[in-house]
Amino acid sequence: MQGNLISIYEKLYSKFGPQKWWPSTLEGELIPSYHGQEPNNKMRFEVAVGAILTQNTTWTNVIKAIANLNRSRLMSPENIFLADRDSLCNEIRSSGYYNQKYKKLISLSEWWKENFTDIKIGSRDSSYLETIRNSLLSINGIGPETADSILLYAFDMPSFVIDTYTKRVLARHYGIDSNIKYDSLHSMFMKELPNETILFKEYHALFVALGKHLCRKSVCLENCPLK
DNA sequence: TACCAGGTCCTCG
DNA sequence: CGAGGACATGGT
Repeated sequence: MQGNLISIYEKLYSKFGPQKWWPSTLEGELIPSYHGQEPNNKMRFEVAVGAILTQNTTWTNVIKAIANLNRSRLMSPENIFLADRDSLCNEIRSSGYYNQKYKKLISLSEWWKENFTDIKIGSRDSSYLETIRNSLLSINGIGPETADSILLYAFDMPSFVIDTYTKRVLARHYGIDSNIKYDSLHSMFMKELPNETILFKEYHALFVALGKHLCRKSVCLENCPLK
């Protein structure tokens, strides 16, 4: 892949343009109440919640749950931790796997209450990043993709997010092993890309746009920019 | 109807 | 370790 990753990014960016993902977006549309705001701690928590709720589920199912949590005043680690189980499950029902995700949100909330105030938002120190990454990975329900999503989009730290789209696209067009381990692919991106948080945010979002619209699971459409 | 979606954990060989 | 299954809703 030597040197290819930047050229892939450029092709995707030319095709799709800036994706403007988290915080505060819905398929590129800014959530009105957040428009123009600098991210605050509440929004950062919401991003982390979204990262968990979107596991193996569509984002449209997730935003309903996020809206429910906001409306019910549950979008905080304190309130999630104290919430009645049935109520919380009901609010996140639309995101699927709600029994599992309930537990994950409780685990996240405990971690957040304990650790968030000490997090160095925007840090580019790689050994510090690795420490926080490992800490996130120790939370039950947070695997590598969710951990990297939280680091990148909630904490503004440069940790590249790999997902099934990333694997599929690189396997289909660049011959990488489709069974490659997450951390192996993650390391490749970390090694080959300049350490830029904005770049990582846009690049991952562009892979999602490509995988969702053109380079689909069953078929790769003719206008796929990597063909 | 059947398949798919911005994964992760558990179990078993 | 690696494969296989469970977890659940909503859209096409």
